[in-house]
Amino acid sequence: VLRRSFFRRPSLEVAPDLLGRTLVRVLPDGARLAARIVEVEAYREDDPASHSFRGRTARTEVMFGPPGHVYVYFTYGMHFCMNVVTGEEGEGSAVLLRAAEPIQGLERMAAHRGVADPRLLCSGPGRLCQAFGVGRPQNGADLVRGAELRLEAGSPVAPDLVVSGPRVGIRVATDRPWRFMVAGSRFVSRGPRTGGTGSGAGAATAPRRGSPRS
DNA sequence: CAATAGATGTCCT
DNA sequence: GGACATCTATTGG
Repeated sequence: VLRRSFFRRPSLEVAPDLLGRTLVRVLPDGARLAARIVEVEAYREDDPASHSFRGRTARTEVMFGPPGHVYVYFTYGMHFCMNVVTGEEGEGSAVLLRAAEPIQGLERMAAHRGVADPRLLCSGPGRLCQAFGVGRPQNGADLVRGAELRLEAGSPVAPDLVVSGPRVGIRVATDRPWRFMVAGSRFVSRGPRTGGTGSGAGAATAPRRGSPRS
């Protein structure tokens, strides 16, 4: 299990180091779920795209707390997203877990999600939370000493195999390439949506992907 | 495969 | 009242 010191670093340093690690969930009935993290995003207090940017509020309280805890928030009226709190206590930084490759408990994840395709179980922040049964009750859970959520060492991904790019779904600070993913993984989320206000100028900075299937 | 609209609750101006 | 660190179904190629 990763120690407290692992999380007590800047989010930009922790984020790529989380790739290849194993997220473990122990359900109320004792069942064990596990998945290999393949996509994350870093957020910082001096970052307009971060929930902590506008200061401490009831919602973001956990984000300013001690590192190694989980910050869960509710968004778009129906989805939860899960973050790992990083940095020193009092600092509003965290890493959003965006996608993972299922390893154990796939049937249980499928039941939570309502779909069977392994590639659709955890490929997105909302999907990951739904598959893992993570919601409001898990906000603030301790990944280091807690029983319901843990982060095991797994196998870190070599820097050569880490791809970075703009974060997904934000409208500010899009110039900061703080999204990190495992190159070529088929379990990453769909990525930035085209259209909207943009007019399609994202191709130049789009991250490289694995060989296309055709 | 790519693009679009719709659903839905909470936070903050 | 607007925006939101999203997902699904549906449409058209």
